[in-house]
Amino acid sequence: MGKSYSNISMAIIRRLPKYYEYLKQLVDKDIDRISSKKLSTMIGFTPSQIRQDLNSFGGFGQQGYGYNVEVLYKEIGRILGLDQAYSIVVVGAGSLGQGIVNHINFQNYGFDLKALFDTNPKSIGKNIRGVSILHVDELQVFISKNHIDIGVICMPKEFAQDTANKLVGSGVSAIWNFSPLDIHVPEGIIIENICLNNGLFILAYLLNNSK
Amino acid sequence: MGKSYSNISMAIIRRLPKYYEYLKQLVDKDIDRISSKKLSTMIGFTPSQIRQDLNSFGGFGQQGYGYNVEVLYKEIGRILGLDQAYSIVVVGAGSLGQGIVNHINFQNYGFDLKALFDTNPKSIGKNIRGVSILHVDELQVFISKNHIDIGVICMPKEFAQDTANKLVGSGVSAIWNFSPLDIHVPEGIIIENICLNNGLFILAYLLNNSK
DNA sequence: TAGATTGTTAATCGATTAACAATC
DNA sequence: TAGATTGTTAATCGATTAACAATC
Repeated sequence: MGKSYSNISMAIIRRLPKYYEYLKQLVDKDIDRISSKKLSTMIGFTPSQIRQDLNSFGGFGQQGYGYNVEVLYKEIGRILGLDQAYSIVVVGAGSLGQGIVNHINFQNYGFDLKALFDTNPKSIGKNIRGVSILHVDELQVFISKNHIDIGVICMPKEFAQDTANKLVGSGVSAIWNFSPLDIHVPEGIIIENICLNNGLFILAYLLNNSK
Repeated sequence: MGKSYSNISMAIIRRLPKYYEYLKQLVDKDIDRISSKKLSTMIGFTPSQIRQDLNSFGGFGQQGYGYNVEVLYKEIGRILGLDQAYSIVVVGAGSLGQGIVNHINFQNYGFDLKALFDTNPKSIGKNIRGVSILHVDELQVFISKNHIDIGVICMPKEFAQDTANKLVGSGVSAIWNFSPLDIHVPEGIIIENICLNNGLFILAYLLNNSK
């Protein structure tokens, strides 16, 4: 069990994966120390911000030296909760669902993909990376029998909110929604709405409005 | 050609697609007027923020009435630049590349997918939604011959930066990168790095640290 | 020791919210 | 007209940056 943090702003939390990403690169290069100044040139945040961010979780550095890369990498992993295991189901095993399962190395980060669900009879019974595709009708029973932390929604937008309701109703704590409409969940349930279209719209804006 | 905006903060710009999404829902429901207050309950921003955001692009509302849904929807589309056409190539036609192409309705928003590129001989020559998969070796010549605005990178992370260099070198103005490592581009080139893993890490954090 | 670099407080900057006059 | 709601300014809040004493 890791320590629990509160009162940390979402602005900081959303930067943590970025620290984790760049520290991994340093670990892989066998670099054993890094200063906020050098990290700044890699990652693009100011040295001041880096020290503020890291210090809000505890003093991981050492004056005159900087940060030990290995230690900091592990600490941030622990802060993110990546030292624990999470079980996942993916609902919607179409092109996007399969793309995500193949793209994200769930196992690598302690995320345990338990099953995929779909309605297409052609897909049921097949498996993706060794994980079975079951019929959506079995979703609620499956979740009731297996503790599931995270439900990933890759269903067409018409069924996304209904799928979320089923997931939450069966006891899932967090939802990662890839359908293009926001999903609404009760208080206490964690929701991350990822609308891929939005990134494209921002690019269109910037293409027209960058000097 | 739409008007060009500057000095608009990225905080506001990143909210525009969300306005666009909810206004589309209102259009589809044949609702013809909306107040900042009612929109606030749907979208979750404060009425004050909504009025500030919209007003930074011009006064689209009317005192005592609110906003005309149809007009506002079209205006935001125009601000985002969705009244114009953009040509796109997707580099990497593996599981994620195909997932994205199938998931995002490019045509629907004026984005014209010109080609996909891959190295896998089994994929070359096939087509996804009517768009051909070509060999990556043809990428630079293809871009030189066809004006391409946006390059989408779905290649394995080892080849992502190199692919970006080729895209930029051949004249692409914007890059949408789905590989899990940040890509760096020269000044003036637009880059949107989407690291899907990061969303999962945030969920892990919130699962441990939500009260 | 001298140099480097953190942790941390104070100053600044920017974004959000509140308030209200204008007006439909 | 009275009520509703914008556009817009002012106040607040939060996040970022600067500065520097502490110390390795």
